[in-house]
Amino acid sequence: MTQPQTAFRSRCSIARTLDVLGDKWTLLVVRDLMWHGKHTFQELQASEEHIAANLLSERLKRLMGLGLITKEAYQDRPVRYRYTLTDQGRSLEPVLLQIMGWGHVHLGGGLYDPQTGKTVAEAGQLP
Amino acid sequence: MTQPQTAFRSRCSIARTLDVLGDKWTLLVVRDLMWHGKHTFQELQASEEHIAANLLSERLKRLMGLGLITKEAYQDRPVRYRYTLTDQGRSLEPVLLQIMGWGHVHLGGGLYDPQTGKTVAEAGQLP
DNA sequence: CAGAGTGACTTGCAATTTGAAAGTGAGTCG
DNA sequence: CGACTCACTTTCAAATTGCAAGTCACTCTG
Repeated sequence: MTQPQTAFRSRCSIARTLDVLGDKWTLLVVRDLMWHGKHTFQELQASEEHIAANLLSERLKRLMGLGLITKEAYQDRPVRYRYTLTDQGRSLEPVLLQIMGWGHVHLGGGLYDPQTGKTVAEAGQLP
Repeated sequence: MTQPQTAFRSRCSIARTLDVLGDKWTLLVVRDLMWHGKHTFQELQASEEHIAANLLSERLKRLMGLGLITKEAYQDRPVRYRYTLTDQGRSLEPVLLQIMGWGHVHLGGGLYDPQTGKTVAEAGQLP
């Protein structure tokens, strides 16, 4: 426990961020927590992209380990859990926005507006 | 050539970007091409993080397929190749900067300044 | 109170991807 | 010729992913 559980590949901030968030699912979980009001395991699993339960479970654990989200029981009997972004987790918003902007322009994906909560545009095809 | 070879998981721009760039290596290749003057296979492979040759080869192919980089022979006899970012590839700079900024603040990685070409800071340890 | 249902996971296992190392081929140099 | 360089490709074991099914605690319905 003395050393950080994460041994980074290098001192490059980009490499470190990719070590930790660089896969196809993690940032989608963050997206759902950040913008789409999904907070339970079930809600997160039911997202459009359909993450498998084992992967969601593992990703949530990792995000907790990083201090980006917290888990709390919001009711007993039966116990139900809610996952929430910490301030650290919320600090990923500009990263998400930048990635979304790029994907919108270059891959024709939708553009979500956090202000209105609406997807503003779903552009056409490739560049 | 009419349809992209990529079938995206969803229409979400973030999901699409992750479909295409969401792994531990692709953006590091882009980083090296963008900022660190690495343009040959060898130079890219020799980076601090030591990407395996097969993965580098595959990533370069994918980036070419996406139109983010080009490959040209810059000499014959012996033929040697140079990889270069296209305008589309260069448009990833703000994404990279945002990721770097986050990794600097939250994971203690270095902060590279494209203006001066220097790494401005290499902060301490974890959050 | 038995049986069905729900939420939150975990387990098992096949398929895919990664990582390390060795191999290939064109060409140069001594 | 033999050694060396660059740019890959091949091989193969290990790790990760994806899908389905199973578990556990608890509630709700007849």
